Amino acid sequence: MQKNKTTIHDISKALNIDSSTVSRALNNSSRVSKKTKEKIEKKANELGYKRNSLASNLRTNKTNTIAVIVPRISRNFFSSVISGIEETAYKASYNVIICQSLDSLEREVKLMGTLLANRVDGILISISMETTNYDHLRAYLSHGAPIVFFDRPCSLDNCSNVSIDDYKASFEATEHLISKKRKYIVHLSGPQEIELYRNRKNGYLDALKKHNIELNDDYCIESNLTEKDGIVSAKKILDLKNVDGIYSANDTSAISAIQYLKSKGIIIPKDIAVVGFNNDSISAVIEPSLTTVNQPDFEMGNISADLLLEQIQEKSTITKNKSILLNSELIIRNSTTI
Amino acid sequence: MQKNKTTIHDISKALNIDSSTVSRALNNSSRVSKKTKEKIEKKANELGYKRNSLASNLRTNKTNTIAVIVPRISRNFFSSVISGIEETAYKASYNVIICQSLDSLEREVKLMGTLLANRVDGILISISMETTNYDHLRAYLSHGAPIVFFDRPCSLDNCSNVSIDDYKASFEATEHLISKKRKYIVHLSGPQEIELYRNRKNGYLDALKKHNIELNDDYCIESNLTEKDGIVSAKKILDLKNVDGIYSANDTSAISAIQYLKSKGIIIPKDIAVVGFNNDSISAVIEPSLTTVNQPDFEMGNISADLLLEQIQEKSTITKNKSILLNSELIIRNSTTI
DNA sequence: TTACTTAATACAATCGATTGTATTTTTGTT
DNA sequence: AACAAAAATACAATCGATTGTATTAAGTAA
Repeated sequence: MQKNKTTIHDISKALNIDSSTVSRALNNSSRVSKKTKEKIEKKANELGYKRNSLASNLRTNKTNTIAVIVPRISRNFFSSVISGIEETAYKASYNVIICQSLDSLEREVKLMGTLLANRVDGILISISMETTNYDHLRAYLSHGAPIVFFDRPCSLDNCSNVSIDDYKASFEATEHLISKKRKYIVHLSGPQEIELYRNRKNGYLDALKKHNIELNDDYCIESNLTEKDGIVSAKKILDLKNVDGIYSANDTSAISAIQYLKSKGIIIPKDIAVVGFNNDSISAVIEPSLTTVNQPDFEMGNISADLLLEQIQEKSTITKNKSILLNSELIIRNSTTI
Repeated sequence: MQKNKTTIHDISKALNIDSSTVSRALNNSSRVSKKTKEKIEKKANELGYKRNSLASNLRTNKTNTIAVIVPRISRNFFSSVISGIEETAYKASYNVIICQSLDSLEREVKLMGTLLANRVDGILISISMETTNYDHLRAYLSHGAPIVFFDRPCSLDNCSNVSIDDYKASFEATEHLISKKRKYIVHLSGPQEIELYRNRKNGYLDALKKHNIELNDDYCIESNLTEKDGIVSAKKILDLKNVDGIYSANDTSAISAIQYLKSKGIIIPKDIAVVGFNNDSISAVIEPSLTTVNQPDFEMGNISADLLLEQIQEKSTITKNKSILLNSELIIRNSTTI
């Protein structure tokens, strides 16, 4: 099968009509008569013509494409955000390119590079866990295209952020455990270089303070919150003896900790009540089902994409610096219900 | 922040060197002296130059980009295949664009259109459930770029397929239930227009035949295998009375069926043993954990990408028509262990 | 130094589409 | 029928990079 390389020039020659008219016809310009439009469209179909976006985008300096970078597409939360983004983008007839950084800064840098080279009109990103240097983001911004951060906030000039109110959600989650008469509550926290995890930790601490529960440094166990980390943390918790509650900054860790604790004869929630964060789909089906914080993922995608498109289409120099905090909700399940 | 629009011509002017030399220098051509290369690279950095791939790709008629279309990125199986694809592609310095069809033909058609317009060098696709007409795929092929089908096979001229041996996997899964003394085994099957689900059904039927178990039309419940479908199917199973085994063509349906049956007092696996398909991550943590078929997802991604890249780089007219069947493995868990 | 090969750089066309301006054709009015 | 206004179409430059060919500079041998 030989390559079909029909261009507007082929149509132009075949019909003896200038290529500029062909281009305008295919773009449904009012400057071309209905009759010739029809003739051109017919011939275009006949020749199997398909616009070359590379040429078009080069000329117009616009790709009608935005990109999303997430740590992992397999995580439920992220794939839902992506669906929200796609919905909003497609309505505005923008294409969406999905990328995963695998939480590696190196990959994130490389991705930003190719996205810039390909001149995507804007980027939505939940930065990797390793991202503490923002040069690659600045390089992209310096070319005039906007970035919107979601889920993991990032303070860069002229960039908007969309995330949930982690502090508040954390505060409530912790208070929920307290309301269940828990006094020795461990917090499984994430890397403190990341704003989000700092906020979650602060919510936890302040809730304890409010209820006059003594703070104990040993009760904050910091890790990357992977499945393995959950097990390591669970072991530490057993060493601490009298722990009766766990509030984990994500479900992954909470769940693997629960599995380990169960295997050691601990009864959840009687001995230790557990609250997670994220509402991963697994959290509803494990035994006991996990009390967790549900984030408005799909909505977050909608809103982030809206913000980005607004900035892309913005001609004036309106402030590009919004921070939107969405409300989350605590879903109470059996891991905290006696 | 105004747009940084440095081009090779800006570098060319700044150094009074022809743009062709600048281009060659940035591509590390041997036709440029080391000294001027260094001068050019320095100036490029100074001006924040970043190659415009649109222009480059237009000229070279190559994008160094391949695309993957899957029904849903959130499904564990697909996200693992994608990781495999990315690994292989990145080694060959190709970019990967990830797309999801949401199992909608309409979206798939639209996606193929924009991918063609953007001249991606090749496409890896697991076709949507609704895809029975292949015109959009042929349109893409007619432009000379290759397509490789994975997971869900599709017989189109000059296209390769990579999938698991569904028939064999199904046969073994069914025999496993038979070995557990099950005689009344229901099969939750998918849309029979899709080859994969036909293969799975045939494996099931032939296993029953081999063991002289009477076939019963009512025992094949066809659906789209969603979570809801699983519940509907479970209700039908209760109506059938004496069912003692279920072999579902995916985990999603198997799991929701299990949940429903449990809520109705059925004990898994004592009353009904269940086998799923896919090894979704949930399947390991639900109670009881689900016996299921594990597919070599990551490997499938590697192999598919290899095949595609081979075809892209192929100059001659070698046959482009391989069909690769990978072996799967039955993971035995508690849903079939008494 | 001269002739000659090789290295380094410059010139100019091209990829496929878009778009401002110029030209031709059509329409409508008197 | 003549002419202006409006509609339709053609011309030509452009987006940013690549690449075959031509030209100049440098290096080498006799």
